[in-house]
Amino acid sequence: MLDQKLFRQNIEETAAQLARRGYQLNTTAILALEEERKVLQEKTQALQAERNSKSKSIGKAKAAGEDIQPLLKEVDGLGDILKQFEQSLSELQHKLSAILMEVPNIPHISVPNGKDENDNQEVRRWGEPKSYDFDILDHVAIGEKLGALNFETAVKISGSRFMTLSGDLARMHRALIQFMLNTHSDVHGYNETYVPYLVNADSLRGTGQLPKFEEDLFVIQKHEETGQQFYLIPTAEVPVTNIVRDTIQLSEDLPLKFVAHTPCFRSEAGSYGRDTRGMIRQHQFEKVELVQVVRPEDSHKALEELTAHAEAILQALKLPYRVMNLCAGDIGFSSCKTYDLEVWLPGQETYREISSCSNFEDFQARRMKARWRNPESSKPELVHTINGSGLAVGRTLVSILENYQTADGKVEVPEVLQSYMGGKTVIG
RNA sequence: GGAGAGGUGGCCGAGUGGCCGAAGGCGCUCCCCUGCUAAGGGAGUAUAGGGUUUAUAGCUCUAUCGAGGGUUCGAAUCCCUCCCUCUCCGCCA
Repeated sequence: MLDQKLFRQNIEETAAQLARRGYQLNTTAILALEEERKVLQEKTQALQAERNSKSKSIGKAKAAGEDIQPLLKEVDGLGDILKQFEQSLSELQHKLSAILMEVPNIPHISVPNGKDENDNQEVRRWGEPKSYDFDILDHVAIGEKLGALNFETAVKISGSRFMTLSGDLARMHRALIQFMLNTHSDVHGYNETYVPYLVNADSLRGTGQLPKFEEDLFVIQKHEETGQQFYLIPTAEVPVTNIVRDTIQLSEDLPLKFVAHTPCFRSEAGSYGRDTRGMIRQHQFEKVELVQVVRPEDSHKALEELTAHAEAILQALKLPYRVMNLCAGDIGFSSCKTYDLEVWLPGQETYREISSCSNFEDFQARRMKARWRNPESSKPELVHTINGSGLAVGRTLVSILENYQTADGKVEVPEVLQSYMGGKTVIG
């Protein structure tokens, strides 16, 4: 959520910055509502002040043993008028906040102009795509050849966009999770965290998935008696970042660095026909997520660091990748700046997203009321939040299958995973 | 599932209809005193929003005592619903 002050003071400037990401701010509608709000709020507050002062004098008169009948007559009817004003004001404020909740974040100055992914800027590359002296397979063919990756069984059990893994492949999948968690907690200083996979709507509003993107989420049917509503998490970002919702952090406790492994559930509504083959786009996948909660002045440095932490995993696995600075038109709703890590997939002869690292600045923090006490002002101020995948496990497995395949249809085990695989150096 | 007790500021904790945005304590900030340390004295110290202001400060108004409704001229306090925490019993991976 953006600061409401921007809408009162710099709405044109704000609209211009939002236009960069292709979002058209309806300034006339907002200005009109703002004007109405101002009048209504002033009037309502004046009435409240009147009621308060008159009620006070009634109290005094009563204590002094005076006749309060004439005073009661004065406030007669005030309550009803006030109630009407309060109601219209609250309706108007809800209308305004509903608009505000759907306005995306403002892109950072360092975010390049552009409309879509074609305008993203390559920042750097690491590693050389290998050349193969045999006909290479994609991960689906390799996995099926190993007899360890099965989509048909998953269709039977659940439906499309699910998979089953077995044997060494299932183990490598788990090994990846262990390796990533260990590296981030032992080497990069993140605090390993276990979180709920079912969350409430407040949490999703906090990180920005709601109200705008409900169709992307799996929703658990509302509990009949309690009316309790749960959503399956689309990313660990939601439960982990919401750890600091409604809190005031001490300056000396910042930055907070969390790492969590969770499954992620996405409806993929609107991506029919995209990546239907293979495990690139699934309804359920595992991810190791990095989240940082930092002082505002540190957030852009923290984004660089966090991105490097995700890159370290790719480097350890010796997987070639490139880093993209997403253009204004391609960054996510809540993001102020995003780096995507794209890993080389020989089977597709292309780089594919395997991690997305974003600085949200105070956008999520404002929605969450996540604050810290700034020693300079001694006031609570909004923190900045950063997160990134470190990494998407399924896609990492895909890239290992494709990059580490051998001429005889087997797959080498990356060196750093071997100790997690009982010393195995090759599977198949 | 049954029975009970609670939810108040950064923290602890008082407050059962009116000068209560909230005593007291802790913590924190500033000042004084003390030649170090320890201790003592004084003052200040919630958040959000509106108005005023070029803006900040200031001033002022409003809201907020788990959340939402209600009663009342007036609610932290009374009533209703919900959420959460704790204790005991039962059940359970």
